[in-house]
Amino acid sequence: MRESVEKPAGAEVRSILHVDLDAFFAAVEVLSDPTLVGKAVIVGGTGGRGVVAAASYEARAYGVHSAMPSARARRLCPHAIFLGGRHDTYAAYSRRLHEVLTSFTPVVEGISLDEAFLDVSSVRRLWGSGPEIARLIRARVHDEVGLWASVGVASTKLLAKLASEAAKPTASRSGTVPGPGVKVVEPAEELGFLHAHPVGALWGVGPATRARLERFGVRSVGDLAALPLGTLVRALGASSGRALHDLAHNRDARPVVADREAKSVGHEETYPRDHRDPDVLRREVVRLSDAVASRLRSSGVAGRTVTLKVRFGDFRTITRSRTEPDGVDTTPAVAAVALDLLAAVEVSPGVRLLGVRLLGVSASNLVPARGRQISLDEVLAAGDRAEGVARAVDEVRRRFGERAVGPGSLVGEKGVEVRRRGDQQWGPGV
DNA sequence: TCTGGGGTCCTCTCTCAA
DNA sequence: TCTGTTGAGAGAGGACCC
Repeated sequence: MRESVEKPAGAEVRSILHVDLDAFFAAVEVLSDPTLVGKAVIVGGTGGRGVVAAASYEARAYGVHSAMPSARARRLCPHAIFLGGRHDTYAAYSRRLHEVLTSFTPVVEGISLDEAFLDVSSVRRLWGSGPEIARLIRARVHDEVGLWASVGVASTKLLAKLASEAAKPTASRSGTVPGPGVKVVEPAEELGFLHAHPVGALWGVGPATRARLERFGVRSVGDLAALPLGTLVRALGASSGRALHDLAHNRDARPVVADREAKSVGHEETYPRDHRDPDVLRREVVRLSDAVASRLRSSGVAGRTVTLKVRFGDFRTITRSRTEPDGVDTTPAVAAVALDLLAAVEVSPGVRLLGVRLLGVSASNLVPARGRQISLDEVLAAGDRAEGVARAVDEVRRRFGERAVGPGSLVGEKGVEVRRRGDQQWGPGV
């Protein structure tokens, strides 16, 4: 039996590109400050509970990698320059990357700020073959954004992603070894390329699944492909088992989907010290609810389900949620549900005994908001109705800044303590 | 020693109605 | 009236991604 994807006669092989900026956040910082060139730069949470978001290749040579606790990174690479990160700046670079990519094809699926898939199958007559487009994109991203990207070219998303990783530079103590920049996986070499990877390279195989697979002696994707489907389904369940079986046999028909709609909006925050005071917790819940409500309104959606997340001092995490008949998108409405959920959690001894390390509020089950964009004069004339007030808050924040207005319970000496996306993306500061 | 934030998806359990 | 079945939806938690 042939293992690769059987293509109907005459069917054209897709040309999928995966574009990934190298050490994105760190590279932006080096671009902004040339004195950082050639140095170990680590971007992430600078406090005791922070993690690494990105590390330059000079820092990676010391074993530092993203998601590593900042404290550990500091021990491994004490001479590194630690930076807190600037979400707005990275978002601006990301928009410029997106502009370059969409100038080649509208079929661009953004995965994160620094990563995207493109399906260039339909624009090959215009721009050339997949590998030619990849080289054009890499050059134009460098010219117009100022950063280097690695690009993978293959017939599926999985292979394109693995290829872009193979195209990246590698870190070593004696200096960064440049990668090819563009890696093309030709149809004839797909299976060999795929099966040589460790099983953890597959989308959906994290530490837990890898540990389960190791019990069957599975270490590489090739090992996984040799496992019967039934064994895999028994080990991982029907959905994951079938999905991984397909991926290991190079069956990946997932399309590149442009403009995916968000399914939830949330904010969460880890505190430098655990909180036990119920008043502080309630105040934090209002603050997080305000941030969520504001983003819901700016996206023109409302959430029917509000979820409260609580992580205790021992890292045990619980979620409590409630679904409302109608969507909510104002601070009072979101906070009312979140505070109810908090009240149910507060009666448990965990809050007092262990303290609360993290709080989160999110909205899901998103529906179109009923509201419409109206002028400041209209909302001021609308009296104190929650929706009118919410629109007024948005307008005042747009004109005078995020901290100009907010719930009365959040007013402090320096104005209103509001939260914005990316304010504390990688953990609490020092 | 520690273990972020913003998400998506899946599985299991429970409840409720037909 | 009682019991069992089934399916949908909600809620909770876990795994995973960048």
